[in-house]
Amino acid sequence: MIKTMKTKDILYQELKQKIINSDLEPNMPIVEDNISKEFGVSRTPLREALQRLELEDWLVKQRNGRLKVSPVSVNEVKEIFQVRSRIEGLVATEATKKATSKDVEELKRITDLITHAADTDQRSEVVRFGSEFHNYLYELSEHQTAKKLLGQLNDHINRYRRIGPTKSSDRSKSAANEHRQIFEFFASGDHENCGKSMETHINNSLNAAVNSIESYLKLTKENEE
Amino acid sequence: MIKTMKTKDILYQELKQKIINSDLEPNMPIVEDNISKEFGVSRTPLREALQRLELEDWLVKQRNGRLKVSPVSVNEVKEIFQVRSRIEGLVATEATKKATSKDVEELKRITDLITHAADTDQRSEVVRFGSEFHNYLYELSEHQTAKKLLGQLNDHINRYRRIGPTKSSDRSKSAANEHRQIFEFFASGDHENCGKSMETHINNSLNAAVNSIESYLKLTKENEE
DNA sequence: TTATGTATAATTGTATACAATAATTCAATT
DNA sequence: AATTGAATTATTGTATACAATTATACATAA
Repeated sequence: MIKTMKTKDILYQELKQKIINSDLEPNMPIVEDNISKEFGVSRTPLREALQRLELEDWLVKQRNGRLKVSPVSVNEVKEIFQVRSRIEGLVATEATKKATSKDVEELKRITDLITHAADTDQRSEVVRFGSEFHNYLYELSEHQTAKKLLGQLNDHINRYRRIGPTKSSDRSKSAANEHRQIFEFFASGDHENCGKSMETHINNSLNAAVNSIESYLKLTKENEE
Repeated sequence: MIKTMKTKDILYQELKQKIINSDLEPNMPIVEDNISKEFGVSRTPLREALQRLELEDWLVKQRNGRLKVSPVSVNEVKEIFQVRSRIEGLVATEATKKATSKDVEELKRITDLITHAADTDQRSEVVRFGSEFHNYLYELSEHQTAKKLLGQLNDHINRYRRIGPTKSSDRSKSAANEHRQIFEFFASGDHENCGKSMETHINNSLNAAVNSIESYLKLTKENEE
């Protein structure tokens, strides 16, 4: 069963991905005519895609009414992480309340995968299974409001992760430990501390993103002068 | 300096207000042609307003592509309060960190107004100054991401407050005490407990909204059969 | 009666045309 | 050269026209 996607949804996805990948760089001007010709569509569905991107803070409208790709800033990434931290805490708490023994089993499996990947220095695998860990809690929590929010916040965080040429410090080992810690509280049904440790975990992961954005801002500033 | 509002923004505001006021009731179908004629505008800006309302969960698109006003549910209002609780906690914490003696003075003034209103049974004034209390912390926190989110969550909560014929139990006295408690932590610079007590305060206020929605759902169900 | 198919109408999705606004160019003036 | 202002161009905002999809009404067959 295939749900045919409307033009505006395709445009939304494509453009968002381009922004996340820095194919469309911060502050780059967005002109409707150009993009509509580029994609071979009319301005009507494009404008709807652009409006959504604007509402979700991927684009900003300037005083003259023209759109540009949102700038990046240390302050913004900090804010995003702060909010994400709280919502992830909520989700972890609620997920713990709903957990069955089957869920504990499954999350243990994922936790072990993270640990193993960290032990064997497979950093991309740590990231991959880390996402799986978080997503499992999202689903288990059945918290639609939080899920929607986290989806958007994580997309923005991914942009910050990819922006600029960064060899971030390796947080694999500590991240693995933190996931283990979260899991322990989860398994014991201690929803309060599960949420707490999740909050801490997210706050700890902020630094990598901040370093990334700071080196990027430094570079662009150099190029400006 | 007046910023001329575009048609879509006016439509967005008007329609959202109608939904909040239950002038447009839950599950009511939305037909573009009807509304565009009603407002005397073309479908183009209307569709952009409707899309925004959809993205912000005021409208939902059904499988057949038609829009309707979002239904209300106990589960949803609980979710909204849970998320709001966490974000308000974050904001209260951050605001405390930035507070000057001037801010403490001002928030004390508002707190006293709440207390006095509660003591003299002026319930609507308790609500009014209560909002002022929260808004003061929003501004002080300077947390754009959180402010935007709270704006949307509070709008939805206001819809739940107004829906259905409810004589909610009077929480004025306890709410006043809770604000006093939050203020005390704020004034002493204890940002951790300020956030904590704010979270608790929001969670306590959930019941009123739940009662409101439950009586509404009961009524509509009766009318259906 | 119930189900099925088909024509019609209603509604949404997309493209295009036109209007309003903002930016740019460039001549005229100082 | 620097400044102003009108004419032109570029861009966004709105309205309308057309295409695609979905719902409805109704006739027909089982």
